[in-house]
Amino acid sequence: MIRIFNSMSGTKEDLQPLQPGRIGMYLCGDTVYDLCHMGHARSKIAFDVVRRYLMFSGFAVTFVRNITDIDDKIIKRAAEHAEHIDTFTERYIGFMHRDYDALGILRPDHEPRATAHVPGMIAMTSRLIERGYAYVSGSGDVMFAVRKFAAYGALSGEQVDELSAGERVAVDATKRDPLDFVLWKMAKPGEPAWPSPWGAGRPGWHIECSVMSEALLGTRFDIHGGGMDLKFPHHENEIAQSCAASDDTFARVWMHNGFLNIDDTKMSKSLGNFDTIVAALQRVRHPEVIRYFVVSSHYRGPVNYNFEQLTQATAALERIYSALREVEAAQPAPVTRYTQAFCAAMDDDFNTPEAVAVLQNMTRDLNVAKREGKAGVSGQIAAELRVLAGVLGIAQLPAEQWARLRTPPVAGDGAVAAGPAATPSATPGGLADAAIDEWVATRLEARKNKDFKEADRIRDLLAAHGVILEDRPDGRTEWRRA
RNA sequence: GGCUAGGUGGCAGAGUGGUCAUGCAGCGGCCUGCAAAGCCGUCUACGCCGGUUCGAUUCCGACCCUAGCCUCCA
Repeated sequence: MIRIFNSMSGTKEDLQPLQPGRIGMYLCGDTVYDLCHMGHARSKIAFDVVRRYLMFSGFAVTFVRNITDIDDKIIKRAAEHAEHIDTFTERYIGFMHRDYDALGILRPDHEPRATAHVPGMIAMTSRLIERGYAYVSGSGDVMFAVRKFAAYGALSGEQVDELSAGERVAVDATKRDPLDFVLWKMAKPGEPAWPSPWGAGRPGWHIECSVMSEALLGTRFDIHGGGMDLKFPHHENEIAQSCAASDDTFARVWMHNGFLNIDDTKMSKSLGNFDTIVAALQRVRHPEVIRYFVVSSHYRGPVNYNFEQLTQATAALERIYSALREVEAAQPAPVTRYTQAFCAAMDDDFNTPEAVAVLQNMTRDLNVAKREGKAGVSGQIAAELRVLAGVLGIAQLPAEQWARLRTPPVAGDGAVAAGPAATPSATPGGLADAAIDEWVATRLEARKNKDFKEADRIRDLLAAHGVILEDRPDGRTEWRRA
């Protein structure tokens, strides 16, 4: 039984699918006005793992992740680029797909775009007005009347009165209440707009998710996810809109991932301490390193991102790949204690750090089996290790391929926060694989002749080029890049 | 001010009322021509103060500190 921490109740609950064997899941996607950064990556990877594990557990998962392709920032950026808003968003959606694909994040089953659901947003807004939950303000915008929705604040634990008391922003005089939020926004001249009963305008941000989730998953579904920062007010507002419009229960379980900080500070463009996914990818020898780093901590907690973390993740993943080398793959046993332990960890609110520990224990047992020459056992462990690691999206490369990948050099002080990514190796090719193979063959000859001085010279020479040799008991020599 | 997460060994990071997390780094040993990898062992961990208990890092209370949200935000 899978237990999930439900932000709504504040406790772990057994996952009870609305329909047997099926899970409907909605994740708040990105507003496409800039490159995705590591914070986005953390959230997307976290829920990608949730999705993969649900599938691994036998559920048919319908995974929906929206794209917000109309928004103030988008309008502003497109104007700055002197680009039509459609081609602008299309471009950034392309970047987003490129980056998420690189990280091995499975594409959603549905990826609705806000601009394709405007009629639905108008319909829901109309319904909310009819039902007395919304009104047209003095400025012509349509507002949701928060105080009409009695359950407001249930998710975040915020009290409506306390919120009002703490209001720090200049209150829009046209709102009846400071907490009211916009459902439909009147267009200014030159802005993209859709016709509506209230005049030409565009939807507010919160209504988008209410409408798109309903369109694809219905008025109630199993899991709704997103970053901690969306809990309030975005998700609170979604609940208010959807429940007020449908009288249904909306999302059953609310999941929120913790933040990714850089050097213990929130990423922020103004501080310049953010890292885009493309930049991060240039710092690691393979995208799996980033995934390993992400799953090494629990999705709900904060995680601190820096170069040291990536280095540790690389070394830890290296250990697994090292064990996976030179093993004859076999069929894994149906269910072993490894899978049981892995699932026990994952069943407990997707405890990936503990699941990773299981993988590392398997690695140790695999090494022991190899050392003892038990080919059958090692092949079986390796196969099972591959399957379980696949749920986390790591250790899926051929081990030899991993061994030959290059790790980019550390840039400057190794800080990950500042500026552009490390330039890919200054010596672009370094030593080519074929050249290394030749040196290794030459050295092997020297070793055969007991010319250890020459053998060591070659080994040192290769080491200087970041190539590490490993002499095997059977006389062969394997090499890998550091 | 309100709300929400946290404070674990050199680093990262799980977890538990009383035998081991796990990885990285260090140290010792085995293995190796020497290495590397690996295996074995090792390194006074649980913010502070009280309380409950035979026993608390784990439960309860107070306190200190950190981060996030309350305005767009994964």
